[in-house]
Amino acid sequence: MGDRPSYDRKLLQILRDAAGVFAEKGYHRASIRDISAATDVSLSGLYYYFSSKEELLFLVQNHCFGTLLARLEEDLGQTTDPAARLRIVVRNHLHFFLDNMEEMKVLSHEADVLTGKYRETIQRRKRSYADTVHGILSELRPADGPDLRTATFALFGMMNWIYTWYNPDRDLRAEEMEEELLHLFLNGFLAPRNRRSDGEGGDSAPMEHSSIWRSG
Amino acid sequence: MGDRPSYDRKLLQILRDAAGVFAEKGYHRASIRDISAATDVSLSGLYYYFSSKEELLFLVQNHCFGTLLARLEEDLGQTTDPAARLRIVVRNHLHFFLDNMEEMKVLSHEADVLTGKYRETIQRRKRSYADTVHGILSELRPADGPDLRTATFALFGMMNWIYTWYNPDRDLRAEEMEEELLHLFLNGFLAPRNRRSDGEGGDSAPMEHSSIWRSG
DNA sequence: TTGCCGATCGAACGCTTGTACGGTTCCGGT
DNA sequence: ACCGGAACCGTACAAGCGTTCGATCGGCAA
Repeated sequence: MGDRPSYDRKLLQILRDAAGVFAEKGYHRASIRDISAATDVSLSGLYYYFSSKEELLFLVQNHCFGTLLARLEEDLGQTTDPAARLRIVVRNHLHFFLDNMEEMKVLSHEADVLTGKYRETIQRRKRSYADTVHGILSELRPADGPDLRTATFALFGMMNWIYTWYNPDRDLRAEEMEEELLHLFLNGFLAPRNRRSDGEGGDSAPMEHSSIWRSG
Repeated sequence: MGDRPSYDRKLLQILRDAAGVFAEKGYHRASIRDISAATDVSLSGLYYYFSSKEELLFLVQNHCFGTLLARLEEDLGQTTDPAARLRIVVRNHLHFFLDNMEEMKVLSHEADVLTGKYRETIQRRKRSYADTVHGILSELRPADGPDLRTATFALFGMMNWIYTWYNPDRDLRAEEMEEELLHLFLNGFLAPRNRRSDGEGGDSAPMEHSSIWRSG
């Protein structure tokens, strides 16, 4: 960023307001005039801060994702233990998500409207983020454990779906949600797999589970 | 539906084609002209089959959701065992999702663009679907188990997020995905809670499950 | 004061959008 | 042969869209 504190502050405020409009109406249905109304900046005045509507969406997404990743990398530096690192990922993601739900909804929901260089930049960061989680899970994975790609995106699915149902008055706070989702995911991920029921070995598989573990 | 097989068949084809366009470009960015091109029906000719773009989206979503729920209720009639019923829910959802990814993407992604009666109808069905799953989970839930609302939507999140990453050439087929996600979710859902999930307990968890299952 | 420049604005332009309307084609029943 | 309605189409229009452009404001340096 350049050395113009007033400019930077106002741009960030525009990004926040624009995220609110995008989150409520969706990118395409939201007009620059809506954003002009939300920001109290004239229609043409906005174009001093971005050069196109698409760039505005990019700035919203990139700034949001950037601070999410910056906080994550800072916290991940504290430990190399994969279980602790997974907790850090979930904690960071959920806290940031619930604290910046509008921005994160835009980041999640308007994922494939960007084109060209904008799209590439965001997708590269997302892939890097997913790779980080994938790497942590590959260290945690028990022998014959779950499919890593499926598990990684299942975890992201749990977390990113939140914007469709979360109600701050009704639902858990970030710390509790962190416990719930980490408990759900980690126990499922680490649980031994009682594979093919044809093997009668049945060492650790409780018989009562049969209706679940067998297909039919 | 009325008794006009040709009309019905063509309408269903229009709904499929429209779902493809909506899935690719998003509802708002997709124009009726795009749908006209995709269906080989003239711009004004389309309005013989629906009265507005919003109604078209409603028809796409309602038909898609309707057949998903119809299949589910049929399969759920086979058993009252909650574990088996959960498997049926996951199997039905995933199979239908992967077989009709475009429609399901529209149903998931364009959830809050409908208004008025259209919106009410879809939301009522979605709530009923979620309530069904919520009910099954409440029967399965161990004492001091996970928060039911969070767990329900975590499961939906795992499944509905799929459209953002699934690649049929690269990823698991429906049956395998069913095993993976059910394993992940169910072991997490049933695992006893007191154990610290980031620590190293040493013992393997699933033994403690048996007491929960005895009543089955 | 004058001159400059970052910041801001009102007004317009060209284009796309969803939809309305009047007309035309097809076809089974009489 | 003729009719009525279902099925379908070409055209037009008003509204809204993103973006541009020239003008203006305010504060600081000369």
